[in-house]
Amino acid sequence: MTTPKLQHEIKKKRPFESQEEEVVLSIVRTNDQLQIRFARLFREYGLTPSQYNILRILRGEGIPLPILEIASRTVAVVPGITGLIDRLEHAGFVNRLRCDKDRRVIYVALTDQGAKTLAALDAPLVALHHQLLGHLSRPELKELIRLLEKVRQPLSAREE
Amino acid sequence: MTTPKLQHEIKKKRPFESQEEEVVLSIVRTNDQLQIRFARLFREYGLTPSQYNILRILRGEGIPLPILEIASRTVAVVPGITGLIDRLEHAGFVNRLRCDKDRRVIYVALTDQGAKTLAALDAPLVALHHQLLGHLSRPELKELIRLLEKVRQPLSAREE
DNA sequence: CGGAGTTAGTTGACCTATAAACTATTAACA
DNA sequence: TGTTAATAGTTTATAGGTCAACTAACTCCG
Repeated sequence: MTTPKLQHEIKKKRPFESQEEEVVLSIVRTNDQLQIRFARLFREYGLTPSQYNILRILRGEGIPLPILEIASRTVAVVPGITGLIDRLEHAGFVNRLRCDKDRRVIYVALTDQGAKTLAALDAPLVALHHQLLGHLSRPELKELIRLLEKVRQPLSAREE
Repeated sequence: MTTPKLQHEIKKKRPFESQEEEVVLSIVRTNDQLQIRFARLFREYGLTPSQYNILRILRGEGIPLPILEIASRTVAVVPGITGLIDRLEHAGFVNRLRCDKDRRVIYVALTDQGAKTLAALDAPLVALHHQLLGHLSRPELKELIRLLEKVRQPLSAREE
């Protein structure tokens, strides 16, 4: 049995405790490396991954959303959203609108500039996805999606 | 006031641009959900995931390591390590030792307290790994490892 | 020797994430 | 009606990650 490649990648001396451990580290490491590439692209457009994520949610819905509604669709925790929206607003990508019916609620709306920036990112993003994953076959992509879904299955029940 | 018209034009609630995009989101999501569980466990022992990671590297090697050597084995970037080591040192998990041969180099050594904390975490960690991934079969775990490795393959090469 | 470049590590500025405590508004109900 | 509970969102403190710029120490080479 040859030593696993990940073990070599991270210069790990001892073998993995279990295959479960190796899977977790594989996921973490793969995620980190992918994130680096996307963060780089987003930065060219003045956005961070978290900020892009929020803009995407707003575009996907098509209408302004309350802050807590946005929070519920991300992994981000509520207090983090405040600052995130602050910076997006300051940069001109979104507006805050107070709700008249319930004055506690604050809607967040995509601005034209926000929409334009998102649109400008569409093509480069598709290209980057292809660049990063184009070397996997369709069945491999499908199987990867299925396996990751299976990993998440018991998690999403209790967490999200 | 932004025009809601543009928002409607842009609104597209399509599922995914491509299978590549779905894979990326799957990885990100799975990683997030796993991280939450591990972070929770580490916190009970006064550690964050990044801090635990560094302690593990030190234990794995068995001898003190220079800061840059530690950095090279993590995704963390060099300046981030400084603060990480600061906090680990302040909490008594590691020591800094200046090298006599080359006075630029600073070795980081695991303390007894650090080693004990790591040891205390071993069993709970194995249990958590099993809890989180025990529902996948051995062949599934193996295939997941293989596919994630294939995803990373072109990345690690170009990432300096 | 001595200046140029290299390497090890730190600092500072900014962004994100977490938990806990807080303000303001609305709902519940006795 | 008035007190209390719940909800929406912000603030604060601490940790982490990123980049750019910096200091200190070492190496190369003329």
